[in-house]
Amino acid sequence: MADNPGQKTVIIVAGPTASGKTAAAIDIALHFHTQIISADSRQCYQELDIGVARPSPQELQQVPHHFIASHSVQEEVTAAGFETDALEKTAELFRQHDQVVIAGGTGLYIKAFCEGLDTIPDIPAAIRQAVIKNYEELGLEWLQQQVRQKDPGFFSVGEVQNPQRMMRALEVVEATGQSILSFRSGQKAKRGFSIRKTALDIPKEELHRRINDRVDRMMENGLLQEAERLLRYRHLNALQTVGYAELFDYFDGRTKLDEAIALIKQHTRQYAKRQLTWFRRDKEIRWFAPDQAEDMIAFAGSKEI
RNA sequence: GGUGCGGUAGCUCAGUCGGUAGAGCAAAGGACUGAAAAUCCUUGUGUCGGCGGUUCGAUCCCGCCCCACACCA
Repeated sequence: MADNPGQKTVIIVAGPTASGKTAAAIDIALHFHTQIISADSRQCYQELDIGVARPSPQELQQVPHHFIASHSVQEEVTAAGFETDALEKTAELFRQHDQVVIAGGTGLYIKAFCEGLDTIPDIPAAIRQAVIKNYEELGLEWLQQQVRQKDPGFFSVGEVQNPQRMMRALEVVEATGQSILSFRSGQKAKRGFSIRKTALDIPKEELHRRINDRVDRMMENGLLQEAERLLRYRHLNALQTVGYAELFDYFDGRTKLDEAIALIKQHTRQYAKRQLTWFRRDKEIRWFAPDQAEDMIAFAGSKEI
């Protein structure tokens, strides 16, 4: 591929939680004198701070971040919305910068940004509410029966035991009269810039140690109080989050505090594992240790494809 | 000291009317196009506390011992 000095580049910084993405992204952004778009489905909520390990005020001051504390937990934030917003912000930043850094642990958001999601019409709120309500009242069997009847094609290939997938398929047929499969193009979106994907990896034992330490620090910094303030939002999707759900159980008297803390650590480890599974599948990703910011910068700035 | 109830997978427990055992959670691996820190899938050989006895055969019955808990002294 020919050298193209005018080429715009998005640098992805992915990796499991607690692997050091924030610091690495800041190093890279400072080097290129640019800004960071967060790809994190929880740090985007202004009400969630300690429990989602939002970058500190000092870190946010070093480099402007976008999509951090930008939404309310009462808003509906989705991967599709992220794709649109992040693409828009990227275009805006490219007016002033040749590089943009996107850092975060939400694999689907990064995929949506890099490859695009197929366009599916918005689902009327009434339809979505009805599907959720019926599922909650009538259960998975009802859901499966509905999908089998209304979208047999998806039913035969989809995850029949996965209520979220079944509900999505149902709401799409109900709203559009078409199978969700009919919207799948199988094509990756073309973007007008190049993308360099990096991710951080550290030995499992060390990652677990960092996770455990970070949870202890969160508790010292007032996670319990933050969770208590958010109790009234516990039903919202934004609060179906490690670190809050366990403390809600504690407030209910269903667990002791030390048990809740142990569960937060355990669930965070499981989450990190799922992130690793997701990112490892992406062969475009180049993996680095957290202290290899120099190498990451060199890779990000290199011109070869 | 006595009585009762237990001792089964890393944890919590179910079960075998005697033919060597299974769930949930954990763990490991995986999937994942509008809830993604979510959701879902796959993987279960463990001296069934120890030693004896009865039996063709005991983890299951009997005896003794050890350990835990509860109650009575």
